[in-house]
Amino acid sequence: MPPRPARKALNAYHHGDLRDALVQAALGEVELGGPEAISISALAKTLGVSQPAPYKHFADRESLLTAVTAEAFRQFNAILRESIGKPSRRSKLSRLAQATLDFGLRRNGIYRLMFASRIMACAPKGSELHVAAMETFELVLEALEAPAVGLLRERSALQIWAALHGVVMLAEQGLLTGQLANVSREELVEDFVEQTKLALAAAIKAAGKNGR
Amino acid sequence: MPPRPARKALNAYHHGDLRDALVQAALGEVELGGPEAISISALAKTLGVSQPAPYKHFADRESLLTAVTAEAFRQFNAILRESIGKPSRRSKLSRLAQATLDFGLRRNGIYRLMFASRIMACAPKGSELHVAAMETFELVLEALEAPAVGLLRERSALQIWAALHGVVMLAEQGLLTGQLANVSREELVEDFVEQTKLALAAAIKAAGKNGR
DNA sequence: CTCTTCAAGTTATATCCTATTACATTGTCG
DNA sequence: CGACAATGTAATAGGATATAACTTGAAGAG
Repeated sequence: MPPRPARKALNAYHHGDLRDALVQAALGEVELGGPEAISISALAKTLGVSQPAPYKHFADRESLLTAVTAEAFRQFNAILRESIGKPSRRSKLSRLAQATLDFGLRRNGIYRLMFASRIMACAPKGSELHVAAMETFELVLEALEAPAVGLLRERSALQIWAALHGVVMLAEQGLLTGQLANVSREELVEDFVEQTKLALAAAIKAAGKNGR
Repeated sequence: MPPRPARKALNAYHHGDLRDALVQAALGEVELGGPEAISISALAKTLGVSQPAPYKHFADRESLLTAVTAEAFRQFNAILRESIGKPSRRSKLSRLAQATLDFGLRRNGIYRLMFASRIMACAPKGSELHVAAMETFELVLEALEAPAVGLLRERSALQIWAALHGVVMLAEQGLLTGQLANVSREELVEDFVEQTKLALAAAIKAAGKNGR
């Protein structure tokens, strides 16, 4: 499973696992200051290696960002998977939605890297990054506990997923004002979850009638 | 109304309206390459002034980006206002939604600057930028042709607005795959518009019952 | 009408970041 | 053991942000 065997520190000269250390350190920077906060030279200094050392592992800044984004998606997927895994009286969809909201607000810099930067738009289909992102969508599909299949199911997943993104973005930018400011984000998201469930149930019912 | 009187070119030495020229040129760059494509020195060269000249009008790169974002919001608001203004057999909400989708996909760099960059999160309430962004939300409220008021209305506006953002972001990143790839974005958005209308109508009905 | 002043340019320069090139060190494998 | 590949370093070029000190010209006061 692990493509890179995570070697130990070799000695003073060779770092041992600079690639991974760069990705992890960069994740920390992004969490604080967003994608633009990543500086190759600053990371090198932090990790105690020379400034050009990172270029042995990443062709350029963009490559590093891509790797960081993929790692972020893997961490995010793990969180989502855990959220829908454990038993609870609340629905899977509700738990996934709340986990997404929480991640989006608390780790907003990383969230922006994943969903709002140029990086993703450049990821070719089949790349490490694109695969990780698709897996996220699979988890949303899985969280939809309804017997719908195919396009109907995908459309519902998109609906709740899109609304979640929107709430995270707007909340982060201080655009939830007026009376909305007095409603907790959790409540808003729960509202959308219910709406999606209702809409999906209605659609299934309608399809059933047409079918027989 | 115009705070800056848009002076003419004065002579070879003084540009005349460098501030506005910078904002407009920057908008062009952002449209192509996103927020990170803006370079003060490149803009200066394009406009035929010395590299430090822009600093007479903007304290730093961030200030310029803020002004550009505010201008982008004003242009966007004008487009939305026009979309819901002209008479049509389609609903105002539908027209506003399609206009947003169109803007988000065709001018994605600017869209990212407006809704997905760090800039907005730093805009203090009452600033030129925040005001322009709030006006956008007002337009969404206006497009909701339903007698709902207060929180109910705001919640519906947020729902459709959030979903729109989500579709734009996911579409731009190539995350609309599977059977969703075969459905036009316009159709998807129309779906969400209908959903929002239905939900709002149901909520109004419920509130009416409770009320009397 | 001239003189002063000030906004808006300029040149020169410091600092930081990316990226490349050439060289050094070390683990591995024949 | 010796060659090689992987992974470091040092030196350096080039471009960007930002500041400081100087220059130009428009515009108002006397």
